[in-house]
Amino acid sequence: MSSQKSTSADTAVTGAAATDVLDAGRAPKRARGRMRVAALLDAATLVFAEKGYDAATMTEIAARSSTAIGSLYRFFPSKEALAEGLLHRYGERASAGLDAIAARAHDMTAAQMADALLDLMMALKSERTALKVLMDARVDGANRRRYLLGVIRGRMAGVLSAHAPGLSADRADLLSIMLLHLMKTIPELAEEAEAAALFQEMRLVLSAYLTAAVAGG
Amino acid sequence: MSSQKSTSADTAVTGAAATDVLDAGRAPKRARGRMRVAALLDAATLVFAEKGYDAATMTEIAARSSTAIGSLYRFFPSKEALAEGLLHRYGERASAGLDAIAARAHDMTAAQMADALLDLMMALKSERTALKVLMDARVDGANRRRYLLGVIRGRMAGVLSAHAPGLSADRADLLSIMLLHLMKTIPELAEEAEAAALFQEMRLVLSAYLTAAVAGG
Amino acid sequence: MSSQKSTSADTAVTGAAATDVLDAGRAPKRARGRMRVAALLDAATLVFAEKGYDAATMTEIAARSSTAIGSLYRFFPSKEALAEGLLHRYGERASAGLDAIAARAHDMTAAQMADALLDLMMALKSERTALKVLMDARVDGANRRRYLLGVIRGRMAGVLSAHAPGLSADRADLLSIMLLHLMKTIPELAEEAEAAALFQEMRLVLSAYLTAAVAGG
Amino acid sequence: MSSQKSTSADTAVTGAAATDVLDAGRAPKRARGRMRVAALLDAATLVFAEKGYDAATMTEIAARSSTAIGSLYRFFPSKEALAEGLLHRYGERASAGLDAIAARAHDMTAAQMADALLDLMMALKSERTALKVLMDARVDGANRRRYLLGVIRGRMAGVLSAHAPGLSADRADLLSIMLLHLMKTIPELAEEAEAAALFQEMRLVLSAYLTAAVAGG
DNA sequence: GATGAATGAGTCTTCATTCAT
DNA sequence: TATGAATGAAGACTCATTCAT
Repeated sequence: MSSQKSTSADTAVTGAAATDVLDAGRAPKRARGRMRVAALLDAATLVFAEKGYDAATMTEIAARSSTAIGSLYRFFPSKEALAEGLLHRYGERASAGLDAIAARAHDMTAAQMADALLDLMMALKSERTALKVLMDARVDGANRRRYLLGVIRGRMAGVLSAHAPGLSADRADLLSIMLLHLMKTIPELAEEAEAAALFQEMRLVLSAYLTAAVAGG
Repeated sequence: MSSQKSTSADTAVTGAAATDVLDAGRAPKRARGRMRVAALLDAATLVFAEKGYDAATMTEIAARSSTAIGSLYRFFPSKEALAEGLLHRYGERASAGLDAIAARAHDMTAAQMADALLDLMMALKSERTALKVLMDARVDGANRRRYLLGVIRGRMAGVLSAHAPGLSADRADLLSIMLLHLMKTIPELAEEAEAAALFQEMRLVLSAYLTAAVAGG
Repeated sequence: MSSQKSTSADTAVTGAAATDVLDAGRAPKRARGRMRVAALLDAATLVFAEKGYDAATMTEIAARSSTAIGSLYRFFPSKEALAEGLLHRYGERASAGLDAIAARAHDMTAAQMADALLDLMMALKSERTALKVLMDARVDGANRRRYLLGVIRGRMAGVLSAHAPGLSADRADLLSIMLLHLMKTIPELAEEAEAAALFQEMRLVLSAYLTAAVAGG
Repeated sequence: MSSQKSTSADTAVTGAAATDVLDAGRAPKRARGRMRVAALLDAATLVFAEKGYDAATMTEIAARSSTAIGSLYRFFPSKEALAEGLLHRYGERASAGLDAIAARAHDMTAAQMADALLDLMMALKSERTALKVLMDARVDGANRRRYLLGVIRGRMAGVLSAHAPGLSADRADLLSIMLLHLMKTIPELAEEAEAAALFQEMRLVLSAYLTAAVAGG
């Protein structure tokens, strides 16, 4: 009883308190839960990237993150849901990366832009491989994936608009789709023997295209 | 008796007749066999493209080509062998297409080149999607796939050399790898809602890159 | 024409002629047929012995005797029938061998008898291995196999009666069953490293048993 | 509280208690697991004996022990592993039986020895039939089977040495091989119509052989 | 009759998912 | 709430047998 009183006092202040207080004892468990989820997603990233979507087994993903299979299913009720979780996390990270570029985009040259995009892709590389696998897996739920794509494309359009304010909205959308398709090949280039030289080429492709497109748009 | 006489007379004339006669009954079987193989490869192309390598089932591929599962296995003794058959056929078709472009390459502008490559990819589109799936599949036999890649890259280098005779061999090789990576995205563009506009963009990407690369090389 | 004449002349003598004449042109085919059957049975003996009943494939048996699979099925309409053919041939050869021993049995000592039986088993060894496989295969048609067993046991009883005329029929039957069971192990002994020594032991087993049994019966 | 006290008292005494408590929840699962394994081996014994190794299906073995096919594969990850499990269990039982005979062997007559061996084979009869099938199966892993044979032959040699201490080691080894070959026929005798009489004969075979061999050795 | 391509039932095995403990 | 044993649908592949040529 007395504990409840003090609780309501706290709540008034913190705002987020309402839920926190109700969960009192559960708070640490939640923290554990979030770590579990992170560990699961990390393991899933590895296993999907190594084996592909179908060949990856829920059992191995659980084992690699030292999680009981039953617990994995508590957090992600299906393999599809796990894939979606991965997609979601990737979407957030990619969005953050693109937003960061957008913030600096106004003052960048096309060549600098190309570099920034290349850097971003390489930073996300390990997750990209898993993502590719998931996007290619022709399973149902593709629509939700399409949603993710939409979000990222929006961010990319933001980058472009910041970079070349003169672009029409439609044109920015189109360019963002095109650029994202081009950027998809970057992790693959990284696996070629001539990776370094190919990066130079990609830099050329991107800046040449950006220059031409911005000028022509 | 008289029939026997005429028979020996015929044989004497044609020379090849002897074997023809012996194969008499086998000829149609072979023709049927070749059609079966083509039907199987077509069905496999569809199913692999739709489901991905692992999710594609031999049973469905057989059913889609109205073939008994046992017959599928007579022609392709394993799923891997079927994939290889597809790869092989694609290799031949792509090589032929690139060779045809090479023959005309000397007199083409960068823009015409871009168009020709786009057209080729679209002509191969249905097979391209399946090919992507097969090349990405994390299965053994990747070496033979690598071989296919080598062949196609060689043809593409031939196209570039014909187009811009001034290119060094190394440079032509590098450009061909880059171009093929870029071209891989074409069938994916075709699936976007804005396909037509994206094709224009790709034309721009390719010709801008070709122009810059040839000039810079 | 002239050949036909001489044929009918021959026929008059042989008694089997009636059918021979009707088959005129088929006669050589028949001979071919008999050779095919022999070749098939030989191949089957090998393959069954090597692989066991289930793992042996009709296709391999056909191939090993250079026979088309369709032809194999003309002679033996099922795998079971082929097994039966083998059993039958074995029965005839084993019967012949036992009859030959029976003819000399009266004047043989127990030790000589043991030797004769050992020799017979070794002479039939290659077929024995296949036979073992067929008798052990727990497939239907076991009844017909039981018939074969009956025949051979009868012959063995004949051998025993000739050897020891004082034996009652029942006792001879029992002893023959026992002896045949013991003899079954001989080909297995031949596969042990100590085959030679084990043969001596088996000689001991057989003659000790024969002596004791004949005396005690 | 009092229960807790008594618990800790118990623990103090048994020593093993600590782990017992930790395993509390797992203990019944393990017990169930062991019963499953036993049921599976029993079913496998039946099915292998009835159908032979190849013709026996994992599905039927699972069904006969009211086990889901997936569970069968949890305990025995392959058909071969299941066979090995059976071999192992047989090896232990046969060894135990032979050791028990060895313990009494010194004071036994040849006839008593024969009886003891007959009794042992009959006790193991149902497993013997399956074992025969497994030992004959032309599959890989034959080496491990050879190991089993070695073990059992060693035990049998122990029996003989205890029975007739005068035997040389080599002679004991040879006799044990011979005796085991003879004993293999016992379960087959049991399937004949005249089983009872044949057992008398086998008794005769064994004791006559033992007497002769021991005297002669 | 001979041939061998075609057929499809049936085998072993895997793995996403559930649920009793 | 966590655990991991249990489940069974589904997939790749084989082979006895048939039948059009």
